[in-house]
Amino acid sequence: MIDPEAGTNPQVQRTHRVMLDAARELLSENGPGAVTHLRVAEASGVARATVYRHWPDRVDILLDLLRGGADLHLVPPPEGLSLAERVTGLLQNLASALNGDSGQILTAMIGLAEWDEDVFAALERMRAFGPRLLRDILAAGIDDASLAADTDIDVLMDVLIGPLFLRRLLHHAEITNDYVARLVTTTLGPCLSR
Amino acid sequence: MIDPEAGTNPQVQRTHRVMLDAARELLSENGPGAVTHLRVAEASGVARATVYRHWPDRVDILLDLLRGGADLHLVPPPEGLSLAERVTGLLQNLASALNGDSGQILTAMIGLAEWDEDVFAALERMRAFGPRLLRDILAAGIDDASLAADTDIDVLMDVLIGPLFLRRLLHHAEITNDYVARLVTTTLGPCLSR
DNA sequence: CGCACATGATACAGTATGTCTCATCTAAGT
DNA sequence: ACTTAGATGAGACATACTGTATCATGTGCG
Repeated sequence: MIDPEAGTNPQVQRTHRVMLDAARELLSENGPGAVTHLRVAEASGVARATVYRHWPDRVDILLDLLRGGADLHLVPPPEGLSLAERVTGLLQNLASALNGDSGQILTAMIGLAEWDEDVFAALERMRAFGPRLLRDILAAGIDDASLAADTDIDVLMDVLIGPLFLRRLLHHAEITNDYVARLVTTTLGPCLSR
Repeated sequence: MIDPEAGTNPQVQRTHRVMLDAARELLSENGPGAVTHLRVAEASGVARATVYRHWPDRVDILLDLLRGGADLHLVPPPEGLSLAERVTGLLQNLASALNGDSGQILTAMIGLAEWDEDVFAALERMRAFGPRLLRDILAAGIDDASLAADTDIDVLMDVLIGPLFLRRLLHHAEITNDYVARLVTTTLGPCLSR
């Protein structure tokens, strides 16, 4: 096992990064089953023993990937816009993340999380940020009366996010901006107080 | 390889069923990675060579499980009910399937489908039935004017189904009848012409 | 009974896994 | 520049898994 205190050692950092890049490509190309110590070693040119030193368990590599590469990089949309515009912006943000590499890593993790509680916990932490942003936007919508006061925010959040995951995970289809626009129109349109 | 013409041989059927039962339990208990020829043989008490004879490739076992156990058993709700009632009935039907073993098999398959096109094709065939039922119900709703004529049916379907998958796959939460009711109220309620 | 064939048991080579040792190399401080 | 701690590379090693083959035994069916 690598000394955790060696986090500042440039040699360690270099090796770690090279291996992790190879692992990410293996995951993307061949799925989570391909992320083994042996294949990471071969793909990165690092000795097999070194891969074991950095991640004693196979799942540790995947958890490291999840930490480093699958955060969805959601940013809060600007304040001045209308509720529908802010929601659309956030969902397009989420959509582009799901369309890219993060979506693939996420898919792998969702499959693993069913049976590995460490992966599940990591996934749990990861998906805490996006929903909070969306909830804030919707709550602000109720405050300034652009949303009806009796709106079921929990369900509305699922209704906005669920279809994106459905399209990505089950249909393997790209989530276009047009789709997000239609989604917001269908779900939010009728709820808006006019 | 087992002679496909031997499908009527009771000895073959018996062995096949015993192995498949063991495979299903392995999948449910330990995930798709645990469904190997060796472990199916050990768990079922069948010789390892026999497992290879029935399914030359590891994925074939999973595809067999997908065929046999993961169909969602959706039934069309009765005609006399209102649109919201029929949609609620169908979604509760889907929810109970997702809550049970089918949901777990489905989760495994979704993870595999990202990288195995055979699994993806099988998944594709499987999820053709449910959406068709829902689409028929919604189309009938437009015909009898209980839904607005300009309703975006494709998106509305995703909006109804997506949250269920989101809850099952990402939250690992049970989908209650109450949740389905709130879902239908939130999404369909405002669309209904009154 | 006798035939066709599925199964059980076992062997086999090839490969993957996990751990270990030791020489070499790198990044620090002296 | 020297020295030292520790990270890496190279490889050995036992064990386990994979895929295939062989042959004796058991089962279903005419």
